[in-house]
Amino acid sequence: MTRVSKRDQIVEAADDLFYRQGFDHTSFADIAGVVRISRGNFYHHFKTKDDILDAVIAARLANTRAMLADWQVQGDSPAARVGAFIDILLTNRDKIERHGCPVGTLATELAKLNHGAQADAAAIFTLFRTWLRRQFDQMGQGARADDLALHLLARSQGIATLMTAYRDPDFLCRERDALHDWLDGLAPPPPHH
Amino acid sequence: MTRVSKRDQIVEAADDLFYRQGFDHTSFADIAGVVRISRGNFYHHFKTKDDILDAVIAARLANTRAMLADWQVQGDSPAARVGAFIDILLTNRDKIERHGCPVGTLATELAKLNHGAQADAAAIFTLFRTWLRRQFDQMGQGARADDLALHLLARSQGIATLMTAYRDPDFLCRERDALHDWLDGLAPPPPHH
DNA sequence: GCAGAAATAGGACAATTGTCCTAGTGACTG
DNA sequence: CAGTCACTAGGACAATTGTCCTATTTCTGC
Repeated sequence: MTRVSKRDQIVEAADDLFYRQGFDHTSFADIAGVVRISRGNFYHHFKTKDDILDAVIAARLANTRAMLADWQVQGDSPAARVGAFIDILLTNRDKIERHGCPVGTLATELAKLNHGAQADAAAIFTLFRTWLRRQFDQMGQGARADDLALHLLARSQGIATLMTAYRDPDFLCRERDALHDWLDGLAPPPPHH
Repeated sequence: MTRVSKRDQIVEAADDLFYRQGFDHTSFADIAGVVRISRGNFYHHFKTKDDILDAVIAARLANTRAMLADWQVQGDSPAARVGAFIDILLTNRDKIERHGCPVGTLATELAKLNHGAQADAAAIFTLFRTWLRRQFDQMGQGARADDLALHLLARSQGIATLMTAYRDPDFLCRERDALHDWLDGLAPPPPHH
């Protein structure tokens, strides 16, 4: 009758709570309250809290991979796809204003905790980086593609951070427009001889 | 004999630990271990942990104010001063790679904790924002000055976040150069008639 | 319907948390 | 010298933490 396994329910609830409250500040009791499971019963599904974190990161990696694969076949052009990426900031505005970017805040928190899973969390960044690099590559940016990908990632992260600090809708719109202008103004690929 | 009061020692130690480990993950025991004070004795200096946070934020506000006042009288021109601001990312590279930007990470953490002091933490951002706005204003940017200040803040925050995630020195240098180019390329003030 | 496996509840456990109290020290003031 | 005050040590306190154990229930394959 349960469409998803209890294990997946735990991962899903933990994913959400880790995003909204942070990993360290989320307790077994918090997750148990959402999944409606006995607190001591976690041990049957996950040996430690770190195991839950590993599962959450694995789930985020899988979800992000699937999302990017979807994006890859949508949009008329690579430039349009990058434009859609930029607009996530608008789409997820409320959540970002309250909890920041899920990717960036987890990587930063794990860095502060000196947690071994920090590299795994950074791998989520790399998924976006690789996807963006491919778009820029298809736009003919060649060797610059990876630099442009990192640049756009950094711009997005910075906007997300200030969105969380200030919650200023005008700022978001200005920066979104600036990113679109930047994208439009990228040097076109060298013409054929 | 003690040059600084015990209270200031507590604030200083808490400031450092909040930066390196995060506010929530830092305990009274951690601070007591640094200041060499009895754990239960905190109550004499601070009623609650939130009071320590308030004191830390107040100290950061005061320190930042003093630092910016120093910067205001250094550097040949407003543009040179903004250039120096950009180069903090290089100066504090090691710390940023390990713990992120002190301003951004605290604001983000307090947002996630739904902590009442989040607005106070954002006020540290505003100090930089106002200082940068003045520089851009003196550069003749007029009405754009505040937008430029927020833009530069966001760029810096994004670079700091990716520095923490990747620790890639080449990325830092590229972005630093890009920011200097952006600064140099700002439209000059309209000439006198 | 039954044996075995999977899942669950409930709680024990030591450790740690923030908070708060009391007793006592030492220095300065009258 | 008596008295006040800032400061401190040590620990009590209930609550919460992650972890782990042991019954008991629920489900599954035969």
